[in-house]
Amino acid sequence: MKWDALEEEPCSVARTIAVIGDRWTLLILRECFLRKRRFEAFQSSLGITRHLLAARLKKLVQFGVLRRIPYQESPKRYEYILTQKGLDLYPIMMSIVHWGDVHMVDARGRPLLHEHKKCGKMFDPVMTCSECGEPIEAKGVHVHPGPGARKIPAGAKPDDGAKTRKPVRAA
Amino acid sequence: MKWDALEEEPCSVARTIAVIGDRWTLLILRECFLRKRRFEAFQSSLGITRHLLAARLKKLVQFGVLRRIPYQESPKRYEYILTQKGLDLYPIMMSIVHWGDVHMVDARGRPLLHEHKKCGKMFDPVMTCSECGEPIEAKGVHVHPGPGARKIPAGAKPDDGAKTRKPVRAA
DNA sequence: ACTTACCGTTCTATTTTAGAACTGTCAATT
DNA sequence: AATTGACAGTTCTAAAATAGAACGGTAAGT
Repeated sequence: MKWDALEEEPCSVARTIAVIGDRWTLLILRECFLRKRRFEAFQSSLGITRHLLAARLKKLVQFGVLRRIPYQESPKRYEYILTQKGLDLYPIMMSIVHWGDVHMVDARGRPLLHEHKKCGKMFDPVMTCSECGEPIEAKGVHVHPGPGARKIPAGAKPDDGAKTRKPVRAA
Repeated sequence: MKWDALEEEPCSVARTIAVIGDRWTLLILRECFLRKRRFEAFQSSLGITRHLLAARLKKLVQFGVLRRIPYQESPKRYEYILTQKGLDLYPIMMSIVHWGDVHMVDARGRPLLHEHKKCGKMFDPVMTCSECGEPIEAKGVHVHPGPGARKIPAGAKPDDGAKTRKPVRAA
């Protein structure tokens, strides 16, 4: 599959993956959330090749996740900072951190602790329902087709995706 | 960077990315959360090459995200179902869906709607603080080194990662 | 004059992925 | 009895992405 194809899918997972679904992008964004802003800072703390870093930053700018802002003239230098769209990735980042904290830590414990400034305590992120405020879990959720869903041909059975749908179009 | 190197990082983002940080894995998991369980079902709805699908499933089983369970003898056939560790990826999946819903939808609107069975309403996921229950945003969080953090050499300045730390070890 | 900081670009070698075909078992159909 | 189709992979070659190292250019510091 080509990357461009992912963006076109009628699926929010696929379209998000088109932006953040590779090894390096999420690590770059981690650095952004840790207040890193410059090419050298990203490169040296990640060990990413300069070539790829340049490509990824360009892509993130094109997607509107980062903004490229000059911080000096001659030679022209730019910083990369998160846009609101980029800041909105925070729940994804925190979910990832939390899963790693729970399932992938070694004996020494978690590498980072997070303090909620508002209440002053170290916290874990909890995903809750916007309507009732209760925590969400996979089994407590029902999925319905929305207005942007693929039209399913009349008479198609729930499981015949193999025959009636084109590939990579599940949701 | 090699994939194996990611697992070893003292960073929960890197270690989680070692599991889910590629194009296909999250799409496979999307299918899992949509109750798909079999090789053919994954392959036909995603359009992933059979070769890669086999490799990804094996990897997810090795990481304990999926369990491979026989559902018939002769020929021996297996289903892939989410373990608890896999089910715990749900907040990541929902965060990704939500970001896509907000920032990547086309004019037709979101492809899927989610109903919270408990309260019966269509909802969006909201990330909240486990301690006070308030919503979390990037700017409202302070980060502290935890017990599993890399030891920072005495005298190192906050920004000299380039010189005193090895690559890919930021957190 | 020489070194360092910074932000990239360019090049070749290696690794990953795409795409298609093939293997093998068994059930159902002709 | 022979053929077809469902299913779960494996194997092959070509194309694409990534690694790794070197290079380019501006400017400041020593």
